[in-house]
Amino acid sequence: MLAAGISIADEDGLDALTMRRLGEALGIEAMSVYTHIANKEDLLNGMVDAVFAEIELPSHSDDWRTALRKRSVSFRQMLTRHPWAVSLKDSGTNPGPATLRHHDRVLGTLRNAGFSLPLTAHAFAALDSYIYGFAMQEKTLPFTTEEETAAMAQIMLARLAMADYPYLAELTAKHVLQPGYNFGHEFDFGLDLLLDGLERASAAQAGT
Amino acid sequence: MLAAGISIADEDGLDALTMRRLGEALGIEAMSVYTHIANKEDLLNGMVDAVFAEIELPSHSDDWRTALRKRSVSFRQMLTRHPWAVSLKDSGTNPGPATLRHHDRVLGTLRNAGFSLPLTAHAFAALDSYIYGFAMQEKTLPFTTEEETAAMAQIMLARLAMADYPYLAELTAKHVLQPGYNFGHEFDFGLDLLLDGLERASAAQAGT
DNA sequence: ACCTGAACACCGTTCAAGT
DNA sequence: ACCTGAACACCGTTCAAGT
Repeated sequence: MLAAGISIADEDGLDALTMRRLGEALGIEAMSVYTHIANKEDLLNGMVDAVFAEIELPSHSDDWRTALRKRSVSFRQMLTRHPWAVSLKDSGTNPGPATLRHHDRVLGTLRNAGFSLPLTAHAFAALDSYIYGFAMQEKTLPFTTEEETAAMAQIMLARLAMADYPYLAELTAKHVLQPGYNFGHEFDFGLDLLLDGLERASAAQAGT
Repeated sequence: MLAAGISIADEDGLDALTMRRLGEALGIEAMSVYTHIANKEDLLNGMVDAVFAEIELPSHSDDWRTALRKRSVSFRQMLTRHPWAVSLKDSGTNPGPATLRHHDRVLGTLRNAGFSLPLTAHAFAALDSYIYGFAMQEKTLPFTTEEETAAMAQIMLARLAMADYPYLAELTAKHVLQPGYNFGHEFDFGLDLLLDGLERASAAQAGT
């Protein structure tokens, strides 16, 4: 049921996930779906919680930084596999058990590493904002492979009117169009910036 | 036209913005809207660009950090005023002139401060990911005022089954429920973390 | 050039009816 | 308990028709 919904959303996008299509995928006559779920919102909530369960939980045996780095990378990978989860997060769902468990483990990792409650709240908000925001930007991009990127950048560059947007033109021509460019690589930079900052804040707090 | 659409989305949400409702707001007979716009996607693109124009551009007279801090705060304020803009960003629009101008000025601020092209790309991706992600989290929260926060936290705490999610329960009881808590305040912490990191990265680069 | 009204192909959801 | 089919109140959009 949830798995069928997830498959449709993965393959053809959230718009393709209609109750009629879901019924079809289940070999069921469309409106019978309501025997199993209360309504569509219910279904979407369940799907979000299901993919949250795919995220690697922070390990107890790693130090906090390693543990949170791994789960953050895993979190982003999940959102890349299931881009629709980014859109759903934003339409205010209430969290299911896998989501709560995930959050609890992240908080626990910080608390056990000696983070104060306020600093734990800061760290949690900063990391998850960054991860969601990055996934959203990535999802918006009209390309994924390097070939597509190059093709798209060429088009944008032509349309860009260099005189009006000189810095955008420069970045596109001299950076985005260079071989090996991949927006996804930007993820690590910002993540490490945040982790560096948290490490520093944690050390400052310990010294008080 | 755009203004009418923005008003409706601001007041009653993106779902309330139907072509029929927009026609009504314009004193026009619904389907006549198509005389002015090609289709709904067109309208939404225009609305996003219109609110982008509300963001304070980085000032030429400030140093890069001050300039980008101001525009980042202004960016978030815009997304708080127009939460629907977060949802629309995520459905892959192609940027209008105000958006391009904004991006160009941010890039220019970094380049003129001596940031290399790769570091400029890093900084841009990190800041905008964080701002969008934060706005998305804020938008998802089912409360805004402190009274609503307290009421909601009480309910969640009761439902939370302390034993299953001890750290979530702790954070809710001893931090979120404390007087003066406001999720919006978390924004500055993460923003400064990123700006600190960028300052350090910029200095390291200059020393090479 | 701008507006109108009826229509079309879709949605999510309800409900009486069947097994 | 599970499924069905017809129906309802909505969408965005098209199109022939008016001014």
